[in-house]
Amino acid sequence: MTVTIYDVAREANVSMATVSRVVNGNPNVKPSTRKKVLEVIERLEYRPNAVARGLASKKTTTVGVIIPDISNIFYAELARGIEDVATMYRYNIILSNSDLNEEKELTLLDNMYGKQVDGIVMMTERVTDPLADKMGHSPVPIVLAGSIDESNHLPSVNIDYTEATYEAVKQLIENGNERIAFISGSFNATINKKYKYQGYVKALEEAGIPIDEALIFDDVLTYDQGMKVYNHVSKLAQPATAYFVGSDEPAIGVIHAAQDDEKIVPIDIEVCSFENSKLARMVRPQLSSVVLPLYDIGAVSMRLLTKIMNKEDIEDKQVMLPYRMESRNSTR
Amino acid sequence: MTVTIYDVAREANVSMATVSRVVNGNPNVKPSTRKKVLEVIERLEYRPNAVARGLASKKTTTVGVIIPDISNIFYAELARGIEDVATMYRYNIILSNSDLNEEKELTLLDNMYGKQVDGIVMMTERVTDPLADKMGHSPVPIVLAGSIDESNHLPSVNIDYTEATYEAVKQLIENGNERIAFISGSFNATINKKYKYQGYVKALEEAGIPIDEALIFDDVLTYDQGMKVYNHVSKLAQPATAYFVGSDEPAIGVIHAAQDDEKIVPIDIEVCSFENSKLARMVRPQLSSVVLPLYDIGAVSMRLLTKIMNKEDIEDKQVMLPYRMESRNSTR
DNA sequence: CTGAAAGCGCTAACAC
DNA sequence: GTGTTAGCGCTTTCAG
Repeated sequence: MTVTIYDVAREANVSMATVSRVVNGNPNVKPSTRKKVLEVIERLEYRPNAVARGLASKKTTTVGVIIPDISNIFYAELARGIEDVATMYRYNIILSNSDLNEEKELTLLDNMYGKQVDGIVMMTERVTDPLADKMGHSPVPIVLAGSIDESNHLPSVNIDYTEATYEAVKQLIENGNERIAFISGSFNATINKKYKYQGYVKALEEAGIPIDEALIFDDVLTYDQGMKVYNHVSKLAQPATAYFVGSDEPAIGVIHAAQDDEKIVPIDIEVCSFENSKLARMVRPQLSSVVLPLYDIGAVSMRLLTKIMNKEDIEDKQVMLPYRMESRNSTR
Repeated sequence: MTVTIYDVAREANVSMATVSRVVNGNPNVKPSTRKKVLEVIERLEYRPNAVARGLASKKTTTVGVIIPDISNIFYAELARGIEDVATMYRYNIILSNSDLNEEKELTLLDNMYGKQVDGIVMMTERVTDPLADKMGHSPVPIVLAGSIDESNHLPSVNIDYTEATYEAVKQLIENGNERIAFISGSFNATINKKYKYQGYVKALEEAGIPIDEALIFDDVLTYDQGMKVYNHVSKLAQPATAYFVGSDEPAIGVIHAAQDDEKIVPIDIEVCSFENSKLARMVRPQLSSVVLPLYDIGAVSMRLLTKIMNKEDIEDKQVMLPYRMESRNSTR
């Protein structure tokens, strides 16, 4: 039925080995026989079977990608970065959603191992012990994208979340705010709980502003949740005048809730986000945000993975990408 | 190094065949030997090699997914639908972005064939002849998701784009609008050029409103492009009073441009979109939109594919999903 | 219920 | 430059 390397060999009066050589671009083939083989390949429409190749060579030229949820722009942007450089290096991507569920992450890793991927790029909120253990015993290299492994054993690509947050909050303080709410994603996430939060605390302490637990919220991920938090905070005896929000969607929720509350952003209320997806430009006023370069984090992670799979020497396996602040009109 | 089925067989004092049987849940194994084998598998941490399995069985339990661009929420939503039911049926997904480039689509198909995927779900703007040809000669089943194959040879999952557009435009007409702009994505896309446009024409003709080319725009995909189109149309001698926009992003651009123009939406200007992503609720006023059930289209496509791969009888290979209108505050 | 053996289609020494 | 020959790790008849 399907034409195999053997069929090509027979038709071209050469051995399988020679066909294999021309298919794989091995230079040790006389131009004339290469030509002959190529012709037969064309005529028979021969297409190498990647599975057989994978079994024989122990390389599948596919890498696994485990992310929380592809339908979230946040992660989709990362995925695109990964995919683009994967394509560049001729790798295919097996994509799986973990929904931030540790059980699922563990299963997916096993699944990827079973599929004999050549490497894995993973994004997760927290590298728990079971995860660290399974990844530590991985048969293939793994790179963490935008994720922190506190033991620092795994290669990873991140930005300095603490500094970025510190700078953003400091700016809010310099603008005259003393009541600054910290609206975060899940505190189960290492990045939120230990890094961004620390930056927030550092900025406030430096300015001599006391930390008020009443202004700190975690698990705020959606537009609606952002609105809800604003509506709660605005009714406090001492409401916040500025909001540092962990991502764009809830930040927009905060802005709209503030506007519904007859407040003018950024005059009465300032809002700063931490993401800068294309949503940031699609609100009025446009959203000021720390730029989290998701696409780049994905791309660099994949690039790092190719190097490791290729057994190249890596100077530093914990890559820190630069970040910047995009000041638009939701802050003064 | 890695433990194989052979190692397990030896340790358990059975044959490879028996191990294979227990791994694959074949009932023809005595409970006691099954138990014994399972223990060894556990002890040795045996993990079946999917590549070897794929070569021997000619089934890889992975399906290819070709979509235009995963970083676009529109397609990401679709991808999630596909992935969810793929997972449900134990398939993995190889995900590739085509960027709507025919050349790339052709290459990706070949690539997928080579990887021996068991099936393919594809979304594309237009099934060109070369594409139809290559898909027609596919070694594995293919399902088109949210894409039209005009020859109707390929299984596909869609909604009735023409009727949906017709109804939406008709509503705009009933609201008293006579100057209704048709802001579309690329006219290279069959769905836009032949289906949605036809619905627009039908609604206008039925109402005796002449078609005005000056109100028809294609290739409008982004927020900025939406703004630009509004700014152009609003300066016409007879500007539009209503906009039917092909997707959410440019629809929001139109709304914001209208607001910058001191117009009140939906009093002075009505805007209706065709997508209903979560963006629709994140603008003020919230966006009225035809609901394009991307997630469902993805899920149903994948489900259909599993049936075909499974050689089940399919009543109808051209599935039409229901749609509905979500009336919010950008229309009256 | 279990085992033996023949591949699946290809790569990778190793000879010549 | 080219051919021969083992496998890669598993499934799948076919016997028994």
